[in-house]
Amino acid sequence: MSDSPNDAPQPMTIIELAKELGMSRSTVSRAFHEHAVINRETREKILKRANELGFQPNPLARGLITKSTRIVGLVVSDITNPFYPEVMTKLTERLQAEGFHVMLVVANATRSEEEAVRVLLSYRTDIVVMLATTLSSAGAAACRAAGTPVLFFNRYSTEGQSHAVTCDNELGGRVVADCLIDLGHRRLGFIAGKPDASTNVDRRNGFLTRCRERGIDVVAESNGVTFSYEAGGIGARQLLSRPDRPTALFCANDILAVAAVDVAQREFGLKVPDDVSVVGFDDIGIASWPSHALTTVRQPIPTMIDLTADLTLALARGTAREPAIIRLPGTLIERSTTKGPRS
Amino acid sequence: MSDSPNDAPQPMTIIELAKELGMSRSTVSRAFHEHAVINRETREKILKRANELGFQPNPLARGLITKSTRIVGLVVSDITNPFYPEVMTKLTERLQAEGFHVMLVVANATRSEEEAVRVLLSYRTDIVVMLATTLSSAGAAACRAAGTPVLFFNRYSTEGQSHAVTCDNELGGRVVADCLIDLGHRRLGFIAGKPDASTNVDRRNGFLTRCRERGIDVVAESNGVTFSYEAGGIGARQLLSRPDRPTALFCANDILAVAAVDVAQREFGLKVPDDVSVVGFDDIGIASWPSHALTTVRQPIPTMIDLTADLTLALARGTAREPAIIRLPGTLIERSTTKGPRS
DNA sequence: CTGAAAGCGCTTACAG
DNA sequence: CTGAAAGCGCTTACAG
Repeated sequence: MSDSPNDAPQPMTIIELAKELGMSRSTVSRAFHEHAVINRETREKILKRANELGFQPNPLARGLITKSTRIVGLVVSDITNPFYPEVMTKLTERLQAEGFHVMLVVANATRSEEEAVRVLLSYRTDIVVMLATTLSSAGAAACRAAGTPVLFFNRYSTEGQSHAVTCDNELGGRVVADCLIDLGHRRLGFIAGKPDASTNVDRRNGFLTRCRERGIDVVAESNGVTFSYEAGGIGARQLLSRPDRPTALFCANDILAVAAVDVAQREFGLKVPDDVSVVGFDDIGIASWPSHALTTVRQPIPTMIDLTADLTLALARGTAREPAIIRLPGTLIERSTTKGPRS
Repeated sequence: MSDSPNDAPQPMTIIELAKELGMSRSTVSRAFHEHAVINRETREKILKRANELGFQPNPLARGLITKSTRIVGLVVSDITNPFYPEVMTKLTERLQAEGFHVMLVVANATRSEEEAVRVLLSYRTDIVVMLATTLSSAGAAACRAAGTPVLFFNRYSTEGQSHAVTCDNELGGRVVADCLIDLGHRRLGFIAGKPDASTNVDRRNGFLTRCRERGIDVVAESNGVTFSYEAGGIGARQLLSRPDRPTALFCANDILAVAAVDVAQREFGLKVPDDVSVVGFDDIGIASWPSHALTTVRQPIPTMIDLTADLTLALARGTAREPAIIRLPGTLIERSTTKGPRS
């Protein structure tokens, strides 16, 4: 048997530290609070000794009484997209630096987003931030009922009652439409990702709307399933085997786009971009690799993360303003998978 | 101002629920504990009402008294490797299913692994599991001092006092050496990743040792920095520009290998595998994409995750056996980047 | 500026 | 099988 929770040495408590210092535990406690009234020297003495003895206030006990756990709940679901890990870690780093910590919970088929939120709520997290899950808002509703603020990343709530920071996906879709049409393309295709993901929905909407506005309505669509490489291949096969084959494909994200390029070249013997142009979305690291050189829309990830961290902190501290959806524009990055059509 | 922590509706407490039911809070409390002695019907009645009212025992209060928070600390650092996200989410899912939850903390330049562990310790997590960080063991030492069990994933402690589950990286390196030598290669190269990562160290050792055993000592090495695509390119340039250019490259992971292939083809005009063979390690999703078709060593990720979850649970519950390092063999997957040398 | 005391929401011997 | 009471490690009015 290795160490069990029972035979573990008990960490020092504030009582012991107080005894050590010959002070009351009230005084010692105050030393750990920025705004508490306490003599300068007393505080210093306490902090010094605490440090020597390795004492750290127990955040559980503190949270019990202050009703603030300084923990932020992070719910995550589909993370096939390589930029979520980056978001998770960067966001966590920022929050850590401010003395907050994150409890991670993943929603999936067996544990719904709502259940995921429920455990977070039971832990009394100060706030929950949701990373791009589906559009369902049961989780958000549960938070609202509990009075816990919610923040959406890369998605927004349908009710618009919550804060959100996201790339302007609709605008991104429009920009891609303009790019392709300006290049001379007239038969366009859209390869869908997860159908109910707001990223998918908005990118598609922007794209289709703009096409219509410019008088192009020959737009073929694939049935979306997920954002995976396999799904991209399936979508590409659907569109490329049509008699009126599109000359340009807009894919709901980069992974799908890479798969589409592979299928076009290997299965249909098409040259990219000569026979068919392909555009992705996100600008993940892979997109810039010479072997892919994908034209795509870059999300302003660093800015998005910063804003998310700022908002999270404000919300957790109760100093946030009215709920708002912050939409940041993406940037079209033209690489080697786009070009005018043959003819 | 939106909801602040202060104006939030207070969640129901056990006292209120007890009052509701006309019972003592002791009895109500017992209903929530598997092994507590309590009348069957009483328990059912309590659980039913609790469910109706949405009552959930406050885990903070519970943790304060039981000394068991049911939270597992997860420390993560370099996550450029695409399989870490998978590990994080899958592991979290398993733990969730068993009623445990994970607190995520990231170690980096500004927050050392030891500091990261310290915050976990302050939250009294039942266990901390470390995802492939560097070899430093300051964090593990801090845990041991606090009596908190530690589990390493894809790395092991130099002192061998902790549990660990990892791919047999050394064996993997040997297997690659055998494969390449059997193919007829005699001038080999190793492209290093993060120098002090145990994955890097072990893969290299296995590779070099096996080469030496088989009488091949013409092995060139690049200076490693990280496991990134850029680093792979730099390493490849180092090795491929040597006068005695290696005919086969073993890269410490798949990302490096993809970069090496790109550099070989684009910058040196070499054909892969005709002019130079390239082998990676991990078998990340990208490796199997037709556009890369990388020969690599597949880590048994699902098994590794399952074992890690089992061990984590056992450790958290204090039912684990003696510390042991579990090393799982990988599988060589031969795809299109390996072949015998020209000559 | 400091201390004694009450209390946060639970669990668990101890009686009954 | 159930209840009254003590206590987990803190914070924070309230006095002094």
